[in-house]
Amino acid sequence: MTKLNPNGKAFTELVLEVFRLNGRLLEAGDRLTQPVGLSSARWQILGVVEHGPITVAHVARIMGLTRQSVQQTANSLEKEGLIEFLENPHHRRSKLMAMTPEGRKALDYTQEQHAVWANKIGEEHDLDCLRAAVDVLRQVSKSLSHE
Amino acid sequence: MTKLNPNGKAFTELVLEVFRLNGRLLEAGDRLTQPVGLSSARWQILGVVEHGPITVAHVARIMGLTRQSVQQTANSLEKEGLIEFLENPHHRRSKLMAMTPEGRKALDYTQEQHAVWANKIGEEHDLDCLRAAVDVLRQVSKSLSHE
DNA sequence: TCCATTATGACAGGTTCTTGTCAATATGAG
DNA sequence: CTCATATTGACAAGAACCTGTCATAATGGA
Repeated sequence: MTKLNPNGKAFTELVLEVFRLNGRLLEAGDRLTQPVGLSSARWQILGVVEHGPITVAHVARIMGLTRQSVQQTANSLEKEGLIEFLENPHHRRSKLMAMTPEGRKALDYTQEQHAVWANKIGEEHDLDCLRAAVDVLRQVSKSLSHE
Repeated sequence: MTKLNPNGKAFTELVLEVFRLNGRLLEAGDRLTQPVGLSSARWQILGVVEHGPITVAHVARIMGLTRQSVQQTANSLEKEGLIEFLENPHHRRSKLMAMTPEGRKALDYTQEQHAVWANKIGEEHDLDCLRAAVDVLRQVSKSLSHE
C-alpha cells in the first residue's frame, strides 16, 4: 500500500480546494452574468470572441474544452443573437464566430460587474500571495498536461 | 467604466487558472477511477462515506454541492452496490450512507492509484509553495462564501 | 494528381450538477 | 401540545460538460 508523502498530501489538499473554489466561482459568475442572459460558460466564450473572429475549434483548444462542448454553447449564443458566424476564407466549413452589437452590450455589462466584484474580492487578499498562488496553479496545470 | 486594479487583475487570473486546473483534475480523476467503475464525483462521495455512516444532506454541505446532486450520485452508488442506506435512529427519512465491502474494494484500489499519482505530481513542486497556495485558495473560498 | 491523414460540424447519448417543486418529517418557539 | 419553520428525499427539467460516430473538407506526402 503506497502512502501519501508530505508533497502528495499537500497536492491532494490543493485538489480538494480547487474543486470547492471552482464551484463557488461558477456560482458567483452565474450571478454576475444572469441579468443579461449569460452564464459562466457563455461569458467565457464571449470573452474569447471579443478579441476577434475565431473558429469554434480554436476556442476549444484555448479553453481546454472539447470541440463539441464549445460548439453547443456557440450555437446557442448564435441563436440568441449574441454572436454570428462569418464565412471563413481559409475553411469552408469552419465558420468564424464574431460578436454582434447585442453580444457586445451583454459583455460590456458583464465586464463592468466583474471588475467591481474582482476588485472587491481581490482587495481582501495580499497581492503577492495571489500572484504566487496563480504561479503554483499554472505549474501544476503544466505538470498535469504532460503526464 | 470600472477598471481592474492590480489585486482585481491577479484575482481574475486566479479564477481562470482554477477553471483550467479543475478541468484537468477531473480528467485525471476519471482516469484514475475508471478501472473500478467509479468517476471523480462518485469517488469524492465514497471518500466521505469512508469515515463513517453519514446522510446525503450532510455530505452535500461538506462538499459544497446541492443536496439533489449528491442524492442522485448516492442513489446510483447504491444501485451498484458500492454503498447501502442504513436506518437513521435520529431521522426516519434521512438514511445513513454506509460503505459495502464492494465499495471498500473500489475505494482501496482508487486510493492506491491516487497515492502513487499524487506523490508523483507533488514531488514536481515545492512543498512550501503548495501549502501556501492551499492557504490562499482557502482564504479566497472563504471570501466568496460570505459575500 | 491521388490518397491517407487530420480537422471540422452535426448528431446521439450519457454524466454531473443545477434549479424548482412537492410532500413528509423534524424542530423549536409559544 | 400546536403550529410555523427548516430539513429532507423524490421527481422533473435543464445547463454544461463528456465520449463516440459520421460525413465532409482541408492538407500534405508520394
